[in-house]
Amino acid sequence: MQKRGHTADQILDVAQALVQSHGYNGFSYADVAQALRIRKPSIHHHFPAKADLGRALMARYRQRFGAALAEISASNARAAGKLQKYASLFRSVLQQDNRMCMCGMLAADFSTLPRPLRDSVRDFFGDNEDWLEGVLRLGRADRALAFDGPPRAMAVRILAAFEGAMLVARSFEDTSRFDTVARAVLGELKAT
Amino acid sequence: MQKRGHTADQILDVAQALVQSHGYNGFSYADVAQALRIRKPSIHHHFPAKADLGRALMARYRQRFGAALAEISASNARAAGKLQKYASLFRSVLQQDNRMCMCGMLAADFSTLPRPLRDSVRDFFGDNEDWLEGVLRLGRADRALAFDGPPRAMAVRILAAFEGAMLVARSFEDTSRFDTVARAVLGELKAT
DNA sequence: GTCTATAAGATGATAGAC
DNA sequence: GTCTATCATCTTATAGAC
Repeated sequence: MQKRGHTADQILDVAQALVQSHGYNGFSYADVAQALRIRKPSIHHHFPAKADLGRALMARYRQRFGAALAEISASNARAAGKLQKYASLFRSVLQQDNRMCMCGMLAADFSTLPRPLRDSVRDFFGDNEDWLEGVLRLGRADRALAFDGPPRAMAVRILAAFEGAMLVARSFEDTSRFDTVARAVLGELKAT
Repeated sequence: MQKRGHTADQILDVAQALVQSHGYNGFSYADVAQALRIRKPSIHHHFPAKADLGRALMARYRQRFGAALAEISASNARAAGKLQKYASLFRSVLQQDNRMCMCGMLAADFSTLPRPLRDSVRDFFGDNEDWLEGVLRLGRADRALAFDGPPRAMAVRILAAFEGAMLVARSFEDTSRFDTVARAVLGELKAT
């Protein structure tokens, strides 16, 4: 874990926001430079090529997201509560300027991404499904949750529902649309 | 319904495929020209600005999608069968070169789209939800389908699940991931 | 309806001064 | 670590010949 300068972090902050709202092909070094009131070459100094910036973006995002999931896991919430916290991770992203989940956005841009970035996006989704599967499995073992079929299948469904709900909600510029879907999906997992 | 020349249709075909795989900001007039082995100004002749091409693309897409939904409605399939046919509409898009639903893609690109295109994307989703709501309402009235809550809420959930399943499946380059989600979602609607 | 020629601006990137 | 200057290339778009 190497220490990064203040500017590099600011660049990542701005670039992430831009990716989440405009997509990987929808932002440029000029956009980042303007937002930070520095010049383009300063950005190249920290991230020589756009692919480098993309890789750093994903590395930080996955690390942070992983930490957020670990924090939820460590909390003393029960299974249903953990799933609700998971949902609010997505919700809070959407509420911030109608942003999309960064990996959902990159999944849309998938065919135009450099190979390492593609792998990272896939792994992110895999990590999410792994985590969800674990919560679902334990929740059902505890009789705190009830659902049919393998926990993995339900994990895949929940991730798909949340990503899709974000995507559609974006076009209505209406965060409550996400809430409606999330509540319904998680509501069906309640043990009887 | 005005007749369009052969070239204009070919341009729309290529542009649609490009939008569905690379996004609105991920393709250029040069890409379309190269695919059709014509020159860029020929494309400008049919669609002066990219926004014009975008509008024509959405108009045709919505018209075709609407016709497909009408055909399913007119079929003598029962409610569950209609929903399965609806799912296979999405599935067949994904299977073709790992393409995304055009409107799902444009929802990702939403913040960078010209205003008329944004409205069109929103309306497309609205039309889908309207259609699904109708099938769900009738299906439940017939006791062919069973689910809790208002038909509209379930319609919103199904659309979100399908869009999200496509998006995630894309990054795994695995169409069967979509099938798994679609089967599970529709399976839960079966009347007991 | 298609072409050649052309243009203004954006984009990703580098060299080299400070 | 940031800047000025510069670059080749791409992108959207227009003028005007055929």
